Amino acid sequence: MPGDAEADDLPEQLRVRRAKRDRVIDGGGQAYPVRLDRTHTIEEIREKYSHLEAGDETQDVVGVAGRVVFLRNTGKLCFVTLQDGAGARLQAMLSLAAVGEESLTEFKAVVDLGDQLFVSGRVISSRRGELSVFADSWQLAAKSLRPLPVLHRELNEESRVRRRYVDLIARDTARDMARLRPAVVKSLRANFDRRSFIEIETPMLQAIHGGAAARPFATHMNAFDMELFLRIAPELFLKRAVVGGLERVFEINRNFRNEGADSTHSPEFSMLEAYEAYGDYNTMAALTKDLIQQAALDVFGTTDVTLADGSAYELGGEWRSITMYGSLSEALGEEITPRTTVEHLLSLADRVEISVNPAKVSHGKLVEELWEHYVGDDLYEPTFVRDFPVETSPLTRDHPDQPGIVEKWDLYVRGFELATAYSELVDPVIQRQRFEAQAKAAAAGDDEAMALDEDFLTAMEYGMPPSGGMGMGIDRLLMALTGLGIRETVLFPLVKPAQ
RNA sequence: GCGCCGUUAGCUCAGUUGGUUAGAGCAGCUGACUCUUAAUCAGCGGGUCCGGGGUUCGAGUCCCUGACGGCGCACCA
Repeated sequence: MPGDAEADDLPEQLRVRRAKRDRVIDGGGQAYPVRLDRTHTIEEIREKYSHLEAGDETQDVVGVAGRVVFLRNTGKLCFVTLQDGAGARLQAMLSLAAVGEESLTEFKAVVDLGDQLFVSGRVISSRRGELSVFADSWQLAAKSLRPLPVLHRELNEESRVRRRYVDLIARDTARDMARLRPAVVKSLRANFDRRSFIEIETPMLQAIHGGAAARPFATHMNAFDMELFLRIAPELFLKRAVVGGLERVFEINRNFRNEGADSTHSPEFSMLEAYEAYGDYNTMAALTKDLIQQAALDVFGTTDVTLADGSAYELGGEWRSITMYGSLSEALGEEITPRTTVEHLLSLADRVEISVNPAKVSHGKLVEELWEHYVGDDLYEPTFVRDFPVETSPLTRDHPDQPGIVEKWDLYVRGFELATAYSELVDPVIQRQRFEAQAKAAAAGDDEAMALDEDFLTAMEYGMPPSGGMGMGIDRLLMALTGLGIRETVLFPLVKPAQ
């Protein structure tokens, strides 16, 4: 309990609410009762009594509870609108005749916007046709000590993220998003289950971070006195599982990357990875398209989705497929191949002021940078971009008849990369060479190069079946389905402490 | 990491060229009203103008600095 001096420092509205809490308790009542006889959810009442017409009254007595989001006192009759967790609303009416003078006076004295309130009474439809509970008694379910924000104006973006609990009370989109994510993940899991994929859990704490090009978060384990990394990808463990005979596996879990945050990147993000023995990047493309289209069908009932800005986005049907070298050559008006020299690519990059970290300059890096500039930035409809340069894809199998190219695709949706897949490299000798090239890059200053994972190579030496593998960001899938920014799709995104 | 913009009441915001006592809507408090639904009517409170420093007779306003946020660039999925 704060002392009086402390309480005096509080803004008026907070003091007033604390005083009301005290009034209830001092009067022998409960501001935070242990349990209440709720008989129906608000949603249930709305469904069961949707047939009532203006002025209809039933004799059915119900107990309902919810947050007070509207409050009106017209003297001897009070109206209060309760909202439940999913946003469903129901009006309660408290009349002098039904609840009595003492109870009504107390109601006016202690109930505020934002309180959790329980009412018991008959279900009726008001004269104006509003479905209501005509209360014969009421009780606080939980006194709110803080005023609600104005419900008719949007909270500013920072407040929404910092106090998501308030955002969830105030904003439909926030509530919908919180429920959309689990619905999408459920759809993905069900789809994998139908295909006989099993979900496994692989380490989040790893002694050697690998499976992606990214800077990791480092931590320390006291018992072993060793440095550990939060994983940047589950790839190398999922492949170990495939070696061991778990031929169709997937994992949906968090990855951590110690890099900048913006509207499409979060330091921790949910990742789906899937591996299929005897599959390849073509089977992965078919799988990925179905996962996304089925998710849209499951959550929206259509693949023609409506984005946050009201625009339509068509996810259905077949998706466009282009190759990286082919589309870049076309955009440039000159043929670019895996044999195009670094010098020439540098001059092309220079022409459009693309600069590449000197530690990372390579044919592959330059081709990807040029491609993003000339082609990637303009991709809007769902598009598979196939066949990448080998240097930037150390875990990917070579294209059988195009030297320097690997069997990898990126899926672009609305201009951002939503998923990627490979025909997995399974030759342990070539894999070792690729890791050694990464080690050289690291020595040259590439702080995102992969470390050599000896145990992973040992696993590969036991023989991994030819396989396809795919990764898709769950947050990005939600962005693709809704048109919202990543911080809207994550319930509690990382924010710097406000001080 | 760099650049630009922002931070004012519980919430959303306005605040002129540096000049009297910093405003509005909602919310709050007091009163009236038995069908309100961003009710209406009468009245009243509420401010560390993000923190620190400076210029000035005088700073919400100008300068320096720090924190946090947004956007753009860089890096990445």
